[in-house]
Amino acid sequence: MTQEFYPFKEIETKWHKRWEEMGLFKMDQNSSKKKYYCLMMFPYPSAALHVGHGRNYIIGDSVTRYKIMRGYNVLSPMGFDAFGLPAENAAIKNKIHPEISTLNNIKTMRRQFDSWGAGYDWDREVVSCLPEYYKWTQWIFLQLYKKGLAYKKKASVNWCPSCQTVLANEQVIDGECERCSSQVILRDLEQWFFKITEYSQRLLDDLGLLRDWPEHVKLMQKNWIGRSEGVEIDFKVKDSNITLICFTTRVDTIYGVTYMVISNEHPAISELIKDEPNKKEIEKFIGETRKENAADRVGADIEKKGISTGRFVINPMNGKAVPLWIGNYVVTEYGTGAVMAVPGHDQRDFEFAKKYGLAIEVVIDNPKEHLDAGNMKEAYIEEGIMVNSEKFNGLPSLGAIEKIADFMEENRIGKREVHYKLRDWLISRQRYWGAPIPMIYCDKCGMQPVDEKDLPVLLPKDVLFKLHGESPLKDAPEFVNTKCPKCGGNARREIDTMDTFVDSSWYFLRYLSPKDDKRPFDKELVNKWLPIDQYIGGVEHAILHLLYSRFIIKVLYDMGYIGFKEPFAKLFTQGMITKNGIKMSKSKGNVISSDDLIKKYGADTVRLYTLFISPPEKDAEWSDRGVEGAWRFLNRVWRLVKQKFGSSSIDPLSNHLSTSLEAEKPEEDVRLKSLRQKTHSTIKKVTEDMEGAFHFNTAISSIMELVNKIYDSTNDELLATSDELKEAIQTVVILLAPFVPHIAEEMWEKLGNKESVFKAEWPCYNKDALMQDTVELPVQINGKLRSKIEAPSNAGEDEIKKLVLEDPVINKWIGGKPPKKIIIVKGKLINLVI
RNA sequence: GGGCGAGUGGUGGAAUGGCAUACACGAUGGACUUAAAAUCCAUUGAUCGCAAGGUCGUGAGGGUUCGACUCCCUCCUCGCCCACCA
Repeated sequence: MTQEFYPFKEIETKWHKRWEEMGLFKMDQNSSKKKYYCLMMFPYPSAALHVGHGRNYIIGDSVTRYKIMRGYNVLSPMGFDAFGLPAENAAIKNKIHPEISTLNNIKTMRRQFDSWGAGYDWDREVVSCLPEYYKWTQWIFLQLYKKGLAYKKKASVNWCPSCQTVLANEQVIDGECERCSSQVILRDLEQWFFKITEYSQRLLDDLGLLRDWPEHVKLMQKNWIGRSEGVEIDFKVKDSNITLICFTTRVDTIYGVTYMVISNEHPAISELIKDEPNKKEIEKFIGETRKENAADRVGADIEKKGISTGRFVINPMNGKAVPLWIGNYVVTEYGTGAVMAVPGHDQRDFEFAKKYGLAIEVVIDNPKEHLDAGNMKEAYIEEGIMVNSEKFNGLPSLGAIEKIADFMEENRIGKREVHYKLRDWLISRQRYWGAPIPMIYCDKCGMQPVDEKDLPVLLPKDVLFKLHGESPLKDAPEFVNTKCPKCGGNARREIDTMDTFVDSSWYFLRYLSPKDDKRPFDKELVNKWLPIDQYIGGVEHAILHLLYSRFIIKVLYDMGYIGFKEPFAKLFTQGMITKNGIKMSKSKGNVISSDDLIKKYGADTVRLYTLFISPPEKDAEWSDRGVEGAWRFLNRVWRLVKQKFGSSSIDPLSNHLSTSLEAEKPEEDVRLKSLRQKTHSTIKKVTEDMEGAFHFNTAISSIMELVNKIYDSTNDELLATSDELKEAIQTVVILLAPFVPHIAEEMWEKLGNKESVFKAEWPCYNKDALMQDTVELPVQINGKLRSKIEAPSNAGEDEIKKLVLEDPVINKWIGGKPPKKIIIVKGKLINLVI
């Protein structure tokens, strides 16, 4: 046996060059082939990539190459989500300008993509931190501003007092700053928002169009949008002309209201308590609980607290006056910030009522077990029968919801409303490394948008990176000082920059015309190429990035700039790669460097193992041993090709597989048939896996089976020289090409082919070739496997039944008695019921 | 607290009503070798048996079915997302 390992270094260098020369990944604008837009989420440029990152690009590249082989005109571009906090933080710490470190990282990443063999149309590269790109991000902002979808208001934001900066939600871990672990507080600041809430219903409805998205991702978006139907009810405040509106999904519990709670930030508070003797105490309570809101926001479990306002509100259904409280458990931003409290039928109200000795009443009785308000351990939140509810008594509570809502609307004490959990998208950041928001403040004319022809608003390079709670742009006078676009007088620029999610919400449009300096995107091309046929990325973007992109696309659609409503037709979310059960990260010290591995085993081994490790949508644990297995397999295939064809000149097989069925040989050997059958069932399996759920792991294992079969066959004289064997080897090479492109190309060449394997036609399986002369049928008795029989594959049911009943082993089992029933399943399995 | 997903050999996993454990890793034995590595061959769920073969076995318990890893109900464990949303 030869000791030679396949020379991956040579092969990789050779074919990278060849692919470059032949423009394998260049999309052909004039091609008549069917288009296929395959897109990987563009990455944030970070220095060292590990095998976990690699998985994303290896999956995407395998799909791209497969589609090229299937004859599509494939667009597979790549770019970089290059603005963002890490680069700016590094600038403060290491005194490197974010632009320098970012562009350096991009260079490293391009090299790494190359080393994986991941091919892209690099002429279309998009880098979001370059003015050629962010000019158009600013343009998008202006379109939203024009449409009234971008607005400024005061909002509470996460603030780290020690770093002196605003933090993104993702940077707040359990109420603490991710970097310095100090307690995050909320601060009220003027912020820019996009009015995504105006699109809540459409974002929800159009999830129905996304038939090729994973169900769980759609569900996450649905829950995030959080639609709920209910009724807004007017409660008059006693002895005043104030009316408080509260929202409820459970109007059936209206007669059980024993108090009302409003949020500690409710706008009516100052008016409500202005004459209250307790005013000082209430204000103190509000101050204290507002501080806690920050911790509350990040999910900490906070004790319910409240204070009475001394006021009463009137229940419009029965005229009863109930006390009005301020509580820390009412979410200001949701509904109306006021809640009708029904302690009998809401667990939160129940806990609050118990704590403060407020009344508990039962208005919905449990049909199984009579409820007693004095003895309840928890609220009864299920459906039931209405009691203590005047004319609605005796109705089932579910039906009563509609009846009471009708009644309220007729009597104008309430109206049906739909509320959403979705909040407007806060897009401004008090940070340097982002696209400047193109707005100008003039003392005379007020707030003015930058004229489109003056874009881009360039980010100044020479800025002092210091933390003082406001955008570093504030200290760049040449940036701040400008002229008013309306009156020409002195004015100031907006110093906040945009959230990087704005950059990434439209980049996939730019790939079609990345160098166009007249328009953000080419309408005609974009309409031709989108929606994206396959989008691939991490599930961590299941909500934010995907929702924001869907929103921006809908806005552009409404403005007539594009002709499609959803950007991503098909979505695939891959799992992470773990080591020792946890996500790879530098700080955990469990990173497997992909550079080192590629140096040792070559790119194809790393690719094969990464794809083989588990189904790609699942998390997978990395194993160094497993990599060796992949390496061994590739060498096994390599030797096979070299031994058979590598020596000197051989007869190249035709490009099309010799299904060799036309000439029905009368006495064909079963061994030949069996080998051909295996070849074709492998083609079938791999093709189905690639067209369906991307189960690369089972596709690869079926190729391994075929390789094992070929090895067995080489010991058989008849098979060793047969066309069937050549066909099998050729099939292995071509089926492996999307997964391990370099070695596949080299072997394809060794098989005598002049052209790249990616110009070859993907094999078709032949149904006749899948058939065998005889089949082995398992025989069950009462569902338990007992024996097997041989039967001709074209045997009818009666013939099979006869064979079964004549079989001596089966007769032994059934003791000669005829079975009650014989079930033959799809001609593949027999079950005798006795 | 709510929602979703998962639980199969020593390990990663395969099978979505029909032969449980494909494929691979690891392990054991053998061939080759002065030796090692590499390679090739064999065995590898548990258990009883000299063997033929039997019995048990997919987190636990129940159900539907001729037949259940797969469908239904109850429970346990783990993972992810959301989290005081009225």
